[in-house]
Amino acid sequence: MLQVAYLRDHKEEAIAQLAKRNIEAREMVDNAISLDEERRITQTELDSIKAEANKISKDIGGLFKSGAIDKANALKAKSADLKETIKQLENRLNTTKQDLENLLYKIPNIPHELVPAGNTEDDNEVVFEHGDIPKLPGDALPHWELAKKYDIIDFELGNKITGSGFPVYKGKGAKLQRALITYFLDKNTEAGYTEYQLPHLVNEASGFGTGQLPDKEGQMYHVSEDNLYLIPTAEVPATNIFRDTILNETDLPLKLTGYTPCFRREAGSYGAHVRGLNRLHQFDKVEILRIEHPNQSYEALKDMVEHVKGILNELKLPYRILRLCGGDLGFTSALTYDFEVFSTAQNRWLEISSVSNFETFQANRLKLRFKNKDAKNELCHTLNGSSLALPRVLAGILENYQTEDGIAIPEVLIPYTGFSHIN
RNA sequence: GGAGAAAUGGCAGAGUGGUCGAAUGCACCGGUCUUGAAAACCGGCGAGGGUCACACCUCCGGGGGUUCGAAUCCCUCUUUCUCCGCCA
Repeated sequence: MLQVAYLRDHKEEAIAQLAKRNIEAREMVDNAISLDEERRITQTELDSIKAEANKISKDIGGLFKSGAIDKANALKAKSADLKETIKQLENRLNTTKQDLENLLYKIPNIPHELVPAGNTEDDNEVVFEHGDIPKLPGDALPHWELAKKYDIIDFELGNKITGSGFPVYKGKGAKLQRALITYFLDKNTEAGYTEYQLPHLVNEASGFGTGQLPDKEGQMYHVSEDNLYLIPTAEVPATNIFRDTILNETDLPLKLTGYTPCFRREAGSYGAHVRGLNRLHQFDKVEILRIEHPNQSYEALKDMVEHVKGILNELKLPYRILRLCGGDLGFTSALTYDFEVFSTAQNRWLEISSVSNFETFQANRLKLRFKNKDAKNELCHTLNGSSLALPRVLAGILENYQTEDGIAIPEVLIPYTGFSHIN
């Protein structure tokens, strides 16, 4: 959620930057500013009437004590009038506040100046490429066929137990999965991220805190009996650790990592592009998250990108990094870098990580602040990224490491798997 | 799941209808003293809104109510603790 004060002070700039998302924001911004003004006027009026009412109540107390009952009763009548006015003003104030908030929920984050204009993923900017695309034998198979051939992932069994999009990993497949999780977590903790194990269900307030609610409600599985939501990403529980928090400046930066399964309804997405591991309802992901001082956050973003690069270099997977264009940029993000690994057998790029700086957008809604040098509370910047999403990394490994007689295991993973081939 | 108790500032802990945003202690920050530190003493020390700055308003787990006036009374929800039951 953007800050109204910012919109007021940087109106034209905000509108111009939002245009990169192909949004004509002028009307919304104008409305927000005028609703805020109305809010302040009403608030001031209400405050002064309340001040008067408070004073009267105190006077009544004094009059009762000194025995001036008649005078006290006369004041009571006056107080009743004020109460009526207070009620009306409060209603008006609440409506205005609600309108303002609803409007602010609809305005996405202001893109960073580096964000290229553009409509679709085709307009994303490739900023880095690494690794040669391996020459595979002519009969190279996509990962879902390899998974079947070597009996390491059973999609049909998942259908039986739950439904489509809930694969069953078994044998060396399960072990490889566990090895990847441990390897990622180890890399992250080595880089100074503190490991967390987080709840996989969150309450409504947490959903609002990170912006999944109210708009993207349909993305999450909802347990209505207890009004809880299955997490679509560890970002939700991890970021909500800091809801309603005031940190000391010296606490910054905070670096967290955690592994969780992720649950996404993905309603309406079916077809060739979602085969195999490409898109699932349940998948595993290791997340990194940072809480940063505002003037450090872009340095931190760079650092996170380098960190993810380091992991992919070690895994020796061909990948590229994209700077997302305005049209593809997530609602809450100011600047996002996507990592894609090349799926050789499918001949397409698969997104395996997304690293974003949200600046104060999340922090504002979360009320996550730090006390600055002037002892004033200031909003923190939040950043997060995947390091990494498991299924597509797994798909990348299976496809790119396939040989005539099986699948090789990337060298860095062998200490974790305990085997060097799947065959 | 059943019965009972509780929820107050960073922590501990007073406060049961009026001048209480809230005693006191600890922690923390600044100062005096000291070669330095500790101790002692003095001062400061929650958040949000609002203002150029004050004033002022709101907040004692959340929501609602009674009252001229609520941390204090009533209703409700949530959470925690104790006991019982169940259980990995």
